[in-house]
Amino acid sequence: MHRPEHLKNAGLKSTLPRLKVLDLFENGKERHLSAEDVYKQLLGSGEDVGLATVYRVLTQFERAGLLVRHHFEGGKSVFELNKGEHHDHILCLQCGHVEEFHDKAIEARQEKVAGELGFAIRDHSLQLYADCTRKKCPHKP
Amino acid sequence: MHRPEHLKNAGLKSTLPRLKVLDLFENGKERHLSAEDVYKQLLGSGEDVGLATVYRVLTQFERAGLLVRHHFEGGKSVFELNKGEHHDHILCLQCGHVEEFHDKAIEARQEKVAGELGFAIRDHSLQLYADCTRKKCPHKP
DNA sequence: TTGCAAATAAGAACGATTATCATTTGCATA
DNA sequence: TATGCAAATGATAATCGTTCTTATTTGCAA
Ligand SMILES: [Mn+2]
Ligand SMILES: [Mn+2]
Ligand SMILES: [Zn+2]
Ligand SMILES: [Zn+2]
Repeated sequence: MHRPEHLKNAGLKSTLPRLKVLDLFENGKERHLSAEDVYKQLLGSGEDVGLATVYRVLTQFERAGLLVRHHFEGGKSVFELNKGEHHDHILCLQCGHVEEFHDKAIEARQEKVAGELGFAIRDHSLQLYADCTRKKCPHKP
Repeated sequence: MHRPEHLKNAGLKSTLPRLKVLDLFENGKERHLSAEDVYKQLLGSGEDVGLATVYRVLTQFERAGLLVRHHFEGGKSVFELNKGEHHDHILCLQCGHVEEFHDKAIEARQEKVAGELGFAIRDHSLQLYADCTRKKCPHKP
């Protein structure tokens, strides 16, 4: 999917740490990763990156539009590949599972409400914290 | 409005720092305050409280249901008096002004979306980051 | 190849928050 | 009203996620 050229196009040198981080997001198991997640996974696969580099690269990728940053509860930033289209999240309070959704009606109402109050929305953040009932949930009720 | 009895009812001793903090939320200018806001305002009015106490009291009030905590962008928790009814927020990116709103349609759609995905919502967080056009905005375009 | 700006790794520094602990205080009881 | 003591406080250390600093390394254009 992504290749060294993509970094170039984003105005970023194609360096080993950057390629490794990008690869994690493209080919890794989980879609939503914190800086610590990325750092530990890289260490785990024998890669030798510094934590500071991980933070720097994540921020650069965000600025370049390759990644999107979220502020879920828990105090740490979470990143994911930028799919181009906006979506919101449901987070399972038991197992941590993250589900994505997009609801046109919600998005439209947000615009309406803001407009009526004299605001022009630039960005928004919506998270639903919930209990899931999916089969694989390790905390199934 | 609130009195020492309210603290008692919440299982909290009526102490000076607690009364001062509560008073700030009830009679202060601003409705949404961070721990630092509370601390500085108390210092400013000659009260001698420790920052650690402010943090402790805010958390206790939250647990007791007197305050509600929000995680707006910016990294610090923001608290407000618990009005009993849920609402969401619009935050002006220029002047920091915070507006409250409640939209039944949005709330209903959230339930619907979650239900269809096999989730039962326990809590949610919605913030609109926007540019405001109110008269008093010090950064009016 | 070489040169050099850009990127890195390690660790210090940072801001928000929590933990520790000796001292003080609210308040129930005598 | 005086006393006892658990609970609360305030100073400060510690923690956690993140950013900054700086000496060293690296990508890459010439
Ligand atoms: Mn997502
Ligand atoms: Mn509010
Ligand atoms: Zn949305
Ligand atoms: Zn809501």
